[in-house]
Amino acid sequence: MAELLTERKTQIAEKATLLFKERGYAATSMRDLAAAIGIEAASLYSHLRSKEELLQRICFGMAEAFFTARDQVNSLQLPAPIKLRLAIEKHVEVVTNDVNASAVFLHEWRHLSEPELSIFKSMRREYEEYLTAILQEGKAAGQFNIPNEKLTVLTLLSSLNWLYDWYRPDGNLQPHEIAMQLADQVLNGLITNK
Amino acid sequence: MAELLTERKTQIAEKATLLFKERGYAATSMRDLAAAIGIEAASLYSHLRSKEELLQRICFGMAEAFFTARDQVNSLQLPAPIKLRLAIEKHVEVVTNDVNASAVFLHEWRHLSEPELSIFKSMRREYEEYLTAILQEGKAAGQFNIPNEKLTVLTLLSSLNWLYDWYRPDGNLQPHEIAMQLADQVLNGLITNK
DNA sequence: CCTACCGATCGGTAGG
DNA sequence: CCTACCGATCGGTAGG
Repeated sequence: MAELLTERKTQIAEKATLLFKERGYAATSMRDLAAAIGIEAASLYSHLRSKEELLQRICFGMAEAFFTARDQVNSLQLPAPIKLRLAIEKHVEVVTNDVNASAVFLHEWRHLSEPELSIFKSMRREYEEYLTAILQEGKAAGQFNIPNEKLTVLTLLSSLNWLYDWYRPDGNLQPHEIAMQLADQVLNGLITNK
Repeated sequence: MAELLTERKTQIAEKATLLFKERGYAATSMRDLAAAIGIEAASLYSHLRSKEELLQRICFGMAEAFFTARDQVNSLQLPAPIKLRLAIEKHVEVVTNDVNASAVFLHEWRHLSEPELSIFKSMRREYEEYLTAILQEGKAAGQFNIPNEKLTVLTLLSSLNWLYDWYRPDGNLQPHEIAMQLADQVLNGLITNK
């Protein structure tokens, strides 16, 4: 009995994530979600309190996954270029592990209400600062050529984040291979023979 | 009289672009838009036929700007690395020229209905193919090291497109300087001393 | 998990 | 550009 309830909750969460990704949060109605599952809209409310609760779970669940990745990277003492490679690999793992949730996390967070919205923004800033610190480390050690760290970190993040739109779990590239190619591109650039 | 009407239409278009960017298309009501301008919602309809018409103008206006940039780049015979630099510069110019419209173009196009939706998608594909062709050119000439062109072109585009979120017209970096730094980063990577 | 329903709000129209 | 309004749909609740 408890298991069935949990299964239903999981089903609702997954379908909501998919619909929020495909149509956007605001354009997805609870009736859409209920119909996709095969129940009435009102029945959803025995499993959740509000539509926004679904969005909150997705956004903060992803944020947690990114923080776990960060903590793993920061637990090691590594030279900046190697550390950046590892950070890229871990980030790619998080994104490819749930591309639907990643898409919602990236595009729909602005529909959060306060105080969740402010909390979310500060968490995102914290993650940017973690990557910026690696860049600064490598710059200070003369390993990185970075005129503007803010520009570089946002470029890096956007490069990593569009993966949700492109990655296919059944494609021929594994997350690890993707991460390696992305890291090579970021670290060495496109020009051959240096 | 005709001038006043045109001014009002421009004002509506600009305010709609701003609101669509900030709240998203679906979450912006015509009453929101009217209130932001200082008229009644019903009055909007003497200047436009539908809410979606506003979205269409933004999306296809930006698409046109990107195609103009592409045609300028393609009118010149240049080695791939130089051509890519120019393509980056022109792309940055288009994005920084209207950051609000760029944001809507990038995130809200999925709310277009058919047939506009399919037309939009094919235009975007066309632009990706233009950039891919430059990458292939440089790869064939042994100038670029690119294991996977699809991954590289999407990484490149995402790097360029997040500018709308970061660029400030009154900031200390001019579009040209931003483009140069981005091009350096893409072509040479972060690692120093090659 | 359902039926029945609430008040609010939506895009858009009629008629001036 | 306004008042007045349309039918449709929204998130959510009551009560079973």
